Amino acid sequence: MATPVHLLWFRRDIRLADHPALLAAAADDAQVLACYVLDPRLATAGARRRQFLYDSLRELRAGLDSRLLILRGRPENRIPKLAKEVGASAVHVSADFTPFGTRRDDAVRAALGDIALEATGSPYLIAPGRVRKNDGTAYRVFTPYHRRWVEHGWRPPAKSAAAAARWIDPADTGERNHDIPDPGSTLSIPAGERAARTRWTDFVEQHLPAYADARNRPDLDATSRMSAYLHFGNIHPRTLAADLTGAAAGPRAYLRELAFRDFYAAVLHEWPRSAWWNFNQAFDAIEVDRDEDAERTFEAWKEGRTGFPLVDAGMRQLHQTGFMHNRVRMITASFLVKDLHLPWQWGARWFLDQLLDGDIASNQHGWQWAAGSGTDAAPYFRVFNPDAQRTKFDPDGDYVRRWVPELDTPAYPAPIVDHGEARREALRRYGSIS
DNA sequence: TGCTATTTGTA
DNA sequence: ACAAATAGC
Repeated sequence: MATPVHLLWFRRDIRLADHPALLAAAADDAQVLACYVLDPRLATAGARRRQFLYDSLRELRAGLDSRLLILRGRPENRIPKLAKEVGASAVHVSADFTPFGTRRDDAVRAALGDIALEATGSPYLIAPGRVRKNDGTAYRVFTPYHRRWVEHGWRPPAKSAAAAARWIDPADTGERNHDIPDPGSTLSIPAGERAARTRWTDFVEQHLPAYADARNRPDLDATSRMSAYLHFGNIHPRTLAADLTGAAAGPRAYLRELAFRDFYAAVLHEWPRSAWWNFNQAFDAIEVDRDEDAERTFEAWKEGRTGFPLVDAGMRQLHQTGFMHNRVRMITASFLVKDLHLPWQWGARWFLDQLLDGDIASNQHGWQWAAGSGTDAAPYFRVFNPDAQRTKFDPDGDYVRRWVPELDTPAYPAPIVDHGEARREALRRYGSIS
């Protein structure tokens, strides 16, 4: 009897190690055709993020000795057609829980008919929906979620299967193998599985012990910068968690950040509308500015010329590198919402466009946290003071000087708002719903 | 995972 | 006279 043929459809799991769906696809001595679908709808993603994706795909293809088929088009058209052509009995994927991914996979499953779409593993330590309150409903507050998350636990990394699998050469199929695009964007960190592992090993050795406190300091190189690798699945969080054992403060603080990532994915999965609408609908009643003045201040914010040095430093770091330190993300977000009184969705859209790690769950819920409208929301009366934050977290001014070199010259703009007044105005507007 | 004004504590 | 703690936004 002939051995089965399986498709392994890569999405946000662009790696060969610790890959449960790859294991499942290669089981039963199956022949495996690895593929990726370039979806025209993703052309709207920021240029740098597409570059990161394409570089990751090039590395994956090399790791498979070129046995990776690149298709172009809508997955619900391309995947079923390919599966039928090669006589596949199943299409294997890592589960995707985002609103876009869920809709896409439903369409593919429907078009596949009798061929199974087998989802194995997720991009998270614990998949959305698995950590729930005793009454079966989803958590809306992080702290109790975190407690239950730690109790629940997770599997160890999956064993390696790529070398032993029987990969099908795309040239033996009738399909055209498309080129992987190269937009020519410059990346501040190299993409791919090898770079992810190298970066993680260096971080564990050099920065993890001091991470609990140093992670809040944008002037130090104290964070892991693993976010983009996690977003594209160049590495699985389980691989990271395996190095986060023990009770020391550093590993525990890092694990908590991974729990936040799982939490926001779970919340978005439960409440897909919260991607672009207030999680707490009471905030729909708050007045936000959308006029021409608002457009102008929004431009100043995007370009890093608000006259608030830490805000401008962060926005310039974002625009120039596709990355922003997390503490500074909170400060720039608070500034947009509570000093400029703009809709958080404007800022969230810009971050998604600019960030290499732009992730619908973490980004949108991070923004809602800043706006006070999200889960576990910061009480509305918390308004970051950009200058106080600067003193606390960039004490020597190294971060600000790096990104705003003209700081002490006449070329640097005056503050576009009075923080004290803007704060009082925010409290007035927010007060209307309390 | 705030900020600020005010009160309280210490010398 | 100033730091530390506290309350209310």
